[in-house]
Amino acid sequence: MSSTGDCSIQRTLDVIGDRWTLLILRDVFRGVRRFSRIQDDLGIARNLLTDRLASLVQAGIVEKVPYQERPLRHEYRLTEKGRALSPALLALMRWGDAWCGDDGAPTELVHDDCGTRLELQPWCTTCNRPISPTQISSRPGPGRHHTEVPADAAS
Amino acid sequence: MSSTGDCSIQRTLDVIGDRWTLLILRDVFRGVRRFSRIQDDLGIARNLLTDRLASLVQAGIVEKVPYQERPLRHEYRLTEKGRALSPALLALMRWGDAWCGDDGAPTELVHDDCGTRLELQPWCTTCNRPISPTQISSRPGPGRHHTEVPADAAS
DNA sequence: CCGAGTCGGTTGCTTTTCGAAACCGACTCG
DNA sequence: CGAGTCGGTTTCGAAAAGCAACCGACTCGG
Repeated sequence: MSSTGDCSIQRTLDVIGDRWTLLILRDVFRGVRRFSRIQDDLGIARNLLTDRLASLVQAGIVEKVPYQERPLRHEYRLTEKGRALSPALLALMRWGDAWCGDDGAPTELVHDDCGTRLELQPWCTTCNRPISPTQISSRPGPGRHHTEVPADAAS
Repeated sequence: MSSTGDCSIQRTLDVIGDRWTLLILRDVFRGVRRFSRIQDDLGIARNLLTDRLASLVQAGIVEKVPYQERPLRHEYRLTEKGRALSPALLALMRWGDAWCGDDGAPTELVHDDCGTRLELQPWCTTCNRPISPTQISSRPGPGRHHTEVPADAAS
């Protein structure tokens, strides 16, 4: 449908780019894994929660694990793929924290060892050091245009 | 409305957690700044584009800058606040790239200097080194519960 | 055994939002 | 003058969200 279905962002948003999905995932990350708990926490309509969870399961981001039988009941756990979203969630959180804080109680992300709030840094595994946004390029595919992505050089 | 309006993720998603908004921002990041260009690229309905852009402007994420007068016309540029979203966009891109790639042409993010694809690493500015997801905690506010966020320890 | 309660849904219906297309004003160009 | 471009706005049918009521499978207390 869209002309940019080849982009990673597009594909990502097809899976989690919905009003509730990231919120649900945040809850699961935080250990809120049960249907009712999530529903209470988010105030999402139950039918929506049912099918957001179903698509997350189908996408392989969470999985349904029984936590009791007789009444057989399941909870939702992150898979490897789901856990891989942590940097993204972290980054969004950091941003909201930094730029949308107005009611005085931002969620802080801290390093356990020293209690410092943390940043998300692009990291080059070859040079083994952090790199600045201006040193990042994207290549949308083999042989395509070489577009600067996150720097927004012109201003 | 929602019980978790105090959370950074919540606030973030209130602003950009819509099906199109991040896609629009991706375009603006890539230098696609004009109404028609964005519309062509995304295939979004024009009325929606109009009001997504309007809310982005209102949120202070992009700004309307005239690029000509007589027909006075504007383009949309990222503000500081908008540019700050780059790590989040990057993280989402990386994830889609790593986990949703199926049509062979993933968008690669590379370090200019050495051409390596990059990771996003939580970075502790005090210890001045990268830290692993298991060393991260979140505190949703002063005096609240101390919940592990991205580690998902149980499995 | 009965009645109330919990959990994880499903069903049905109303309201909001989306999406496609047509229309528009201000201008330029030939 | 007529056609074209750009950045919208309007209209309207279709899809999705939201709300509340209902349900099945069980547990627990009495």
